[in-house]
Amino acid sequence: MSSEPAKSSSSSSASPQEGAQPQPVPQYAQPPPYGGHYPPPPGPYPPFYAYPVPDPSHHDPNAPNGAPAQPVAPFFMAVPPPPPGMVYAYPMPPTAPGYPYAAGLPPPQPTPKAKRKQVKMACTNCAGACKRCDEARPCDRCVKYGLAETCVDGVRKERKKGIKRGPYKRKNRNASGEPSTGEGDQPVAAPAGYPLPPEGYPFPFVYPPYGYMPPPADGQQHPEGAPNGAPPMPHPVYPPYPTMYPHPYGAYPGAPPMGYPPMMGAPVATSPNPSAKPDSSGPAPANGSVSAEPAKSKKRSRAKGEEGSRSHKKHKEARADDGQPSGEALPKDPPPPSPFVGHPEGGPAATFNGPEPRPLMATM
DNA sequence: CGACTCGGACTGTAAAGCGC
DNA sequence: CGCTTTACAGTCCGAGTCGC
Ligand SMILES: [Zn+2]
Ligand SMILES: [Zn+2]
Repeated sequence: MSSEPAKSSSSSSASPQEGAQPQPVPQYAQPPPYGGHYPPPPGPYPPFYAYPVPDPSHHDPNAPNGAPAQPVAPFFMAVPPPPPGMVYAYPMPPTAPGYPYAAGLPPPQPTPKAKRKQVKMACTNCAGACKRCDEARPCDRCVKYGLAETCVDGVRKERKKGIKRGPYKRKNRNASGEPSTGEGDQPVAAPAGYPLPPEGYPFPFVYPPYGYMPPPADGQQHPEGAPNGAPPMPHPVYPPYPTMYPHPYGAYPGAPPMGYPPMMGAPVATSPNPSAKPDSSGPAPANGSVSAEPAKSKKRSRAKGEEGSRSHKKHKEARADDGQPSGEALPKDPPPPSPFVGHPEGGPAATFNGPEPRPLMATM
């Protein structure tokens, strides 16, 4: 079929582009029983994270390889950076318009980020152009560019054997059970009733104040989670949970309502560059909605008119200088030095050098 | 604005290590 | 021997260029 590739659409905007690392997503400890305190944030965690507002009109960001668009996390939407001196509260008020939880709907899943799907073997044309291919043999792209005749599978090189490695470091000894008494940097469950924040949320946040309970949808006095015989919680006496708090921590907007203890703040480090990074390429108008990208400079030197054409040798190219590996045990990829570090070049992300882990349950 | 380039992030998975 | 950990080999995203 000569239908256009469903991916070429110029609507490649708003790509979640995690840009983050496979690091464990920092999460939060269980909330205290009915009306108690929230524990402080777990150990090393990126200095931001908060809840975004839901976006009902959100569709699958980037459907993996010809996979049929799937309804993934249609809730999240970028949140504008907090005004100077302010930080988002954690979590965002469930009363936010459209917030699924407020509506009594099950909280959205953390959406582990849709993995990019790859074809087993791309055709030579696509491989050479570093473009997406598909299973079909005159692949879609080749058909589109009239290369159907040359659309053939390449030859996969055989993996080399006999490569020695250093000793393995076991990481997943017991797969089950909790973080136990670790350093607290183990991800824990999010407060019950709240969905997990999406990965890579670029803004600072703070913990909710003492006694905060999401307002019951029906105006009852018994918020969810209240023990059976528990006395009615004067829930309504609490003012609406503010979306933001002034920075620095410890300060509440206006006078702290009754029972509000000193803020249990997170050692938030205001993000120097809150701009997430929607996408929006330069010359692409499209529906410009937002977008304001810090323009990442990813300078690339382009060799003009040179080189044969396709088939640009990639990394692996491997040194042609044969040189047999002397069969030595040399571990290859050196692990990153610290936990949360952005990329050296385009990392709008957080630069968390994991300075000091905090005790998980050290309530103020 | 589409076609091209191409650096490098990601993915897939075979092979090396290890515990039992 | 089966499961885990590594890291090779390949895919392809997306920024930067070019040319029409
Ligand atoms: Zn192809
Ligand atoms: Zn092809």
